[in-house]
Amino acid sequence: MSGNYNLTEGALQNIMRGGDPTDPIVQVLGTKKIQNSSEKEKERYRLLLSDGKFTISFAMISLQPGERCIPNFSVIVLKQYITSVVNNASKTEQRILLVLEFEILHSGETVGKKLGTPTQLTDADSKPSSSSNGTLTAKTNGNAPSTYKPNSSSNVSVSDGVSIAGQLAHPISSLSPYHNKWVIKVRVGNKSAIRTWSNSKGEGKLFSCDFIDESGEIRCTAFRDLVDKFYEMLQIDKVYYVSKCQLKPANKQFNTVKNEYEMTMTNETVIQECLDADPNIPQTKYDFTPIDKLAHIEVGTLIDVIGVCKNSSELVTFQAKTTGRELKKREVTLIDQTRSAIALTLWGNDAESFDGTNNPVVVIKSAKLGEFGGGKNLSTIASSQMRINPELQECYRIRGWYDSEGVNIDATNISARSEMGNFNTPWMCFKDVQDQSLGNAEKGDYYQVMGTILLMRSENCIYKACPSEKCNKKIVDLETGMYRCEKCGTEYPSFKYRLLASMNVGDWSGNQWVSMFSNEAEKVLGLTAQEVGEQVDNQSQTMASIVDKANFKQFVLKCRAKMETYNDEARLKTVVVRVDPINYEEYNAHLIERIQALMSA
DNA sequence: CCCCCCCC
Repeated sequence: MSGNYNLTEGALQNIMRGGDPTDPIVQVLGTKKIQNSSEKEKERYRLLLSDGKFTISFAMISLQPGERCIPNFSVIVLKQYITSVVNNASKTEQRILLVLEFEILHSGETVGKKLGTPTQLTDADSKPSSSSNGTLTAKTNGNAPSTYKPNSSSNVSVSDGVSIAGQLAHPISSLSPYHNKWVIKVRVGNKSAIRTWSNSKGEGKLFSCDFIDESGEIRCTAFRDLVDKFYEMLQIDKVYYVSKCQLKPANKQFNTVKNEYEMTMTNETVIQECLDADPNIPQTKYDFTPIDKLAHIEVGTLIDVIGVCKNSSELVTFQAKTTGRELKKREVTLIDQTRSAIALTLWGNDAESFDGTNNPVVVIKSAKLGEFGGGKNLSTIASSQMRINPELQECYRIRGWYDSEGVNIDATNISARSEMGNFNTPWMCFKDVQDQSLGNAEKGDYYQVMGTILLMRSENCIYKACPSEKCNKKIVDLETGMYRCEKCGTEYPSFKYRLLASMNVGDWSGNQWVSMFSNEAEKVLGLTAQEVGEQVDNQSQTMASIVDKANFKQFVLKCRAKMETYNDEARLKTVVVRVDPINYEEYNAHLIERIQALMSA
């Protein structure tokens, strides 16, 4: 008897007839691994299950690689399952039970034997009884049932133009290249833009989309004329019946959708919208990474991110250096509850259509993590999916946080550049620089030094520059009230002042001539370039008296040193890329380290 | 059958 273990007698027959009992308790009598052709994420097992009255062998379960299958005689409860009709080798239809979630109630060891005397469920036993021929259910357990009204014919063909809507759907997880008679009922979670290609094998266009159902997800790609046929029809978030696509092993290099297969539309492919959209079919699943964590994740990783648009740039158009293609981008700064911000670069359509007014919540599925100048950034790629203010729990939460708090905070920007990854700039003294013959690296050598300004030159320290934002080129005063920039080839009615300072900096070991541009020179002088220019112009100060105040000030200087040949003479050119006040704690730590190194030498 | 994803 199965008595003590409370097997749900008759449950398997009920399920195979399309019924939907809650938490049925069954016993595992045997397991067999299903051989598969490709390396894959999940391992599939065929199960022999008993409910104490009947046994079925058409049950399947997917497990993580290496996960041990359920031991024989275990008593388990089926928390989530789905049934599906598949074609077997003899081309007849067979209903199978897919176990999606279970719990072991009693270990196989404890039970130790087959419970009761179950008999094999026959085909006749599993056919729906005449009283239940109206509606079949195929669903996960526990939620409101999703019902499907089967077609009048129980053996529906999908190849002859007959409607495929309303059929009992197969789960995505049951699809494989080995049978092609299936219909899936899926939501479109993502749809790419139409892309064209041209290479030695030919040219064409394509788009791809990701289908989702309760059992999993799969990518589907359409080429050439099938793009025209299906691109407009398939819309993100809508539900469709899909059949007759070709399956092949997924190319994991480019496809991050969690399925060992991907599929391609063919001329036989039939897609029909499902109008009584089923809320149980899931939406795109997100696995959001908080922004502060992105600082420590490997570059190149695909990331799901949610953030409030703190600000966004204008649309920028430029030519790609390598391909010559015209590119469009827009920079967006995202901020989240970790009080961190990151730059997100949108490309193409995403960039064009983006509107940052009113600080929308931005959700990106599969953004690519990048790095620039020591800071991290995110970038959309072809398979990224952006949503603005989506109806998600996380979206409401971050909206509330931003409106009440985030709007006012000064976030840590993990995209902040430090010219060269600030963190690892080695401390040196000028004698080290000399001894180590620095400056031969392609991009120059970087170091930081605690230095004293010994002499700042007043000659040619300030100049009138092109007023356009990016251009700092010296401008020609046409003496007509207009100024001409040779670089931009434009005449402007105004100019801006810029500093280009040359100074001799010393430390305990030596000295070095260095140059610095406006941003750094302003910190040294304690005046903006504009203020310097005006004071000299209105003669309230001379340039000499302004630079004199800089002498003998001390700073931490981050320097880039590079050997350059000048009139056949090699000399070390040093640019101060960053000026900071002295952080004594950090500088002392460096000195202590240096002393200890000397003592142990 | 694509699979480049760009720039500072």
